[in-house]
Amino acid sequence: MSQFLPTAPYRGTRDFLPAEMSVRMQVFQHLYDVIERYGYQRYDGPILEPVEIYEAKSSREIVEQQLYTLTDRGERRLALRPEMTPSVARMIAGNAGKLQFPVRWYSHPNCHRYERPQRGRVREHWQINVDVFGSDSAACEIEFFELIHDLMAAIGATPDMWVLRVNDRVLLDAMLMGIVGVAPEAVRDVAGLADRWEKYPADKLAADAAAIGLSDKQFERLGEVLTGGRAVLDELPAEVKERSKLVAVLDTAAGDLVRFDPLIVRGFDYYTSTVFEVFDTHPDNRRSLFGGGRYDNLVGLYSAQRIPGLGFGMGDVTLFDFLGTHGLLPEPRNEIDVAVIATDAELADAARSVAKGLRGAGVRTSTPLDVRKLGKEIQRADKSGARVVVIVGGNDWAAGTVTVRDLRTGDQHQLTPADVPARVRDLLERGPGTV
RNA sequence: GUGGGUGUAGCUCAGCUGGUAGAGCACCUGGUUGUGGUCCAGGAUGUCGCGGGUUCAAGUCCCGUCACUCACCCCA
Repeated sequence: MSQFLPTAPYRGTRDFLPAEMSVRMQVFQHLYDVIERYGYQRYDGPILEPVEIYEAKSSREIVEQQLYTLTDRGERRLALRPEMTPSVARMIAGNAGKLQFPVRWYSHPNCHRYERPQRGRVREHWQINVDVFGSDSAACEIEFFELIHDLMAAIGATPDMWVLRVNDRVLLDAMLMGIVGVAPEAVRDVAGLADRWEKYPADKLAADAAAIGLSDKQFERLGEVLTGGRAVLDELPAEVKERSKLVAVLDTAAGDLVRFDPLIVRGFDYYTSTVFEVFDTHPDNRRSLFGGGRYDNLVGLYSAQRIPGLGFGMGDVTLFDFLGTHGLLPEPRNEIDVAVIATDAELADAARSVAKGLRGAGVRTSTPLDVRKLGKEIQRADKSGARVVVIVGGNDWAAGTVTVRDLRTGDQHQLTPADVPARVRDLLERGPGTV
């Protein structure tokens, strides 16, 4: 029997120590900046939601196997949110009267799913959600695709590292029913087959197709349609293409931002038209990074109003796998820029007054909390990433000066305390950035 | 839910066919009085994931369990 409680975080959740937190913050700050530059406003909501909002529209697997649920003291059934979309749809519906549409919102919630942890998959992740509500225009899609390109560029990704694959469920349904001849009631099963197309060997796909009820000829045709890229569009009737948001996009200059790919399906039931997914192209990490789509009816859960939406979710786990694979993770920020060290306990007040002046100039500054040898404190300051130490010594202080030492070059100068902030800022700005 | 791999100091790991634990890095102290990164000397640290079994003796073998990890299933 162990005497102590475990220090490891609960399975599938992660602690973020300062170094890791710094890396996360830097990456996410770049993403927030881009999203806000497009005019999206940040919102937030509760981590607990009534379980019914997921039972209505999310996939069955999420509700039956992956939801963290609890019952409160009033016998209300609640769930830790597994995703943000039902919550934001609830907020939009509840406030529709006072909102000016179209609404552009984003958030960065933590979401929970009870899963077996593995690469790219944990039980709590942090997902950036971007949504636009209240417009049927294909301009929404175009805006998203441009935004995604800017997001990827902002984290240092070059276009060869990833690909934005898009499809449209309107087109997919028409392909399956009109070209392959799938019965309406089998469309969902065949779409699922398309979703697995790249992961399964041909014989397993053929067996699944047969189980669904496709003939050999239909299966062959399905393969041609799914893997033939844009060619299939020529076979679809004009009426179908007019209903598709995506076709309108492909005809514009924004068509170059995406690759039309009938294999993109996505699992959520609420997507009704455009669906898209960003994939890593690196051979070590060939997987989906994030994705989203258009959902015309989700707000309808909460009110009679029809408010179409388009959104995507970008989880931190897959995103950081991508950054790590491509060597794009930033360095953690240093702890401090400057340490002000007193050589003697009696000089602690003097050191604090110098530190105060530096902080007033916006410089991140600390002073030792315990008295130790000067050399040890300089070493500690160096390991903390400080570029400069200010030494407050007895003789200097009596003469009205302190010593400013550049830890890179070893140069030091005697300055009056009043001159320290400006001089230190000058030193910090000179060398290579500390990020 | 299914299958594989791994669990030894803070970290990375070594411990061959069973005989009651080691290295490197990191950490702490010192090499005299107010100056780091090098060097030298010294030091602290582990119930060898947990529980049970076999044995005179188990980190080392067997069983169970938990955790981590990879893949499958599924999926934002």
